[in-house]
Amino acid sequence: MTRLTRDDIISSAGRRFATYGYHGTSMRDLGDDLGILGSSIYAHVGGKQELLIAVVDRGAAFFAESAQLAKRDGSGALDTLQRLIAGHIDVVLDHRSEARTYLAEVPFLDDADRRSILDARDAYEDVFVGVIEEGIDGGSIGAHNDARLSAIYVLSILNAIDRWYDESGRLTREELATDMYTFVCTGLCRGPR
Amino acid sequence: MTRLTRDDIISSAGRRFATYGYHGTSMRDLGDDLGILGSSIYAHVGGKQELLIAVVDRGAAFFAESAQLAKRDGSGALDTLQRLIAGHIDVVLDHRSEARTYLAEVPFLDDADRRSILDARDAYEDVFVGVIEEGIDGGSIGAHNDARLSAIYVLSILNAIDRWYDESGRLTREELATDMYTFVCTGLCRGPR
DNA sequence: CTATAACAAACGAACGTTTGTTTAGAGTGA
DNA sequence: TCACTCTAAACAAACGTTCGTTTGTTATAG
Repeated sequence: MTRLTRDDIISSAGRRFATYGYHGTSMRDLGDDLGILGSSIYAHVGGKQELLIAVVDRGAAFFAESAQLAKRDGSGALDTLQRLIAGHIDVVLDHRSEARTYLAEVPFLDDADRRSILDARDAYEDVFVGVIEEGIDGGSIGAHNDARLSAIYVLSILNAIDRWYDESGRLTREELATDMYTFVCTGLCRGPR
Repeated sequence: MTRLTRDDIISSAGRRFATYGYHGTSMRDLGDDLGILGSSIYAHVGGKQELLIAVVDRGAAFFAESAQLAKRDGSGALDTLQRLIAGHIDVVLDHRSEARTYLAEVPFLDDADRRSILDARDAYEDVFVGVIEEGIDGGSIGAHNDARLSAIYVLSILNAIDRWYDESGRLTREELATDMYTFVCTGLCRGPR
C-alpha cells in the first residue's frame, strides 16, 4: 500500500471533474477513486473548492506554457499561429482532464479565483490576437479580418476538440493540426496553400 | 398572483440550469425563482431529471427547426450555409437558456435520453455536412476540404458564441453572422469574397 | 343564481440520503 | 519522538422527493 501525495489527489480529482463535473463529484467519489475515505482527503487539501482551483490552475499553466513556446520558436506570424494551434491540440490531448475542467468548470469558482483564471485566459487569447495583428501588418493575413474576432473563432475550434476528437480514430493529431491550420488560413472556398 | 404553468417552470428551470448547471441547481432554487416552494414544482413535473429533459428537448427542437428553414429557403450550397449560420446564431441568442443547457448538460441525462439527444445533434450536424458536400460537388467549395471536419469546425465556432458574445456590445448579430460567414469561406489569409 | 362537486396549484412538514467538513485516534516511517 | 497518512465516527446542512392538507378557481346540477 503506497501512500498518496497531494499531486495524486489533484490528478484524480481532475479526472472526475472532467467526467462528471465539479458539482457532480463528491469527496467520497474522489476517495473511492483513490482507495481511501473521502474524509482522508482533508489530510492533503483544504477542501473541495481548493481542489478545483488546483486542477484549473494546472490547466491554465499548460496553456500559458504552450503559448510561450510558440511565441519563442515561431518565425513569422503564420508559423507562430501554426505552432499555437499544434500546441493547443497537444495540451488538450495530453492533459485532457485539466484542460476540460479548465474550460468547463470556471463558472463554479468564486469571484476572486474566477477573475484570476479569466485574466489568464485573456492573456492566452491576446497571444492569438497579437499574432494575427502581426500577420495583418506584415501582409500574410488579410486586412479585412478583425484580429479579436478571428482569435475567438480559432480558439472556439480548438477548445471544442476534446468534445469530439478520438485519438484512436482515423485522424492523427498531426493531421488534425494541419487540417485545422489549413481551414483557418484558407477557409472553405479555395484551394489549399 | 397568477398561477404557474408547466411551461413557466420549464423556462425558469432553463435559466437556472444555464447559469448554475443541472447539479448546481436545487428544486428549492427553482421554487425561489418562481415564488413557490420547491415541493410545489411536483404538481407540474415528475422530477428534476424530467425538467432537464424538457429543457434540452426544447433546445434540440429550436436547432432542428432552424436547420429545416435554412434547407428549405437556401438556394445553392453557400447560400444555405449562410442561412444555417445566421439561423444558429438566432437560436443561440433568442433561446439562450435552452441552447446553453442543450449544449452543456447533455452528459447528465441517462442513457436513453442522451442517446436521443445525440441523435438529434448528429442529424443537425449532418445538415452542415450535406451542404458542404453539395458545395464541393458543385465547385463552390474547395475539394480539398473534409466535409465532416469542416462541419465540426463551423459548429465549434457557432456553439462557442454564447460564451463570449454580448448583444449589447459593438457588434450586431447581423454583423457577427456576416463576419463568421466570411471567415468560414475565405479564412484568414486572403481578401473577402 | 346558487350550492356543490371537482380540480389544479401551492403549502408546510417530514422522509431518508448525501453533501462537505470536523474531530479523535490508530498506524507507520524517519 | 514526531510528523504524516489514514480510519472511523460523527456533524449540520442541503439534497430530491413524498405526504396530507389548504386554497382558489372552474364546472355542473338544482
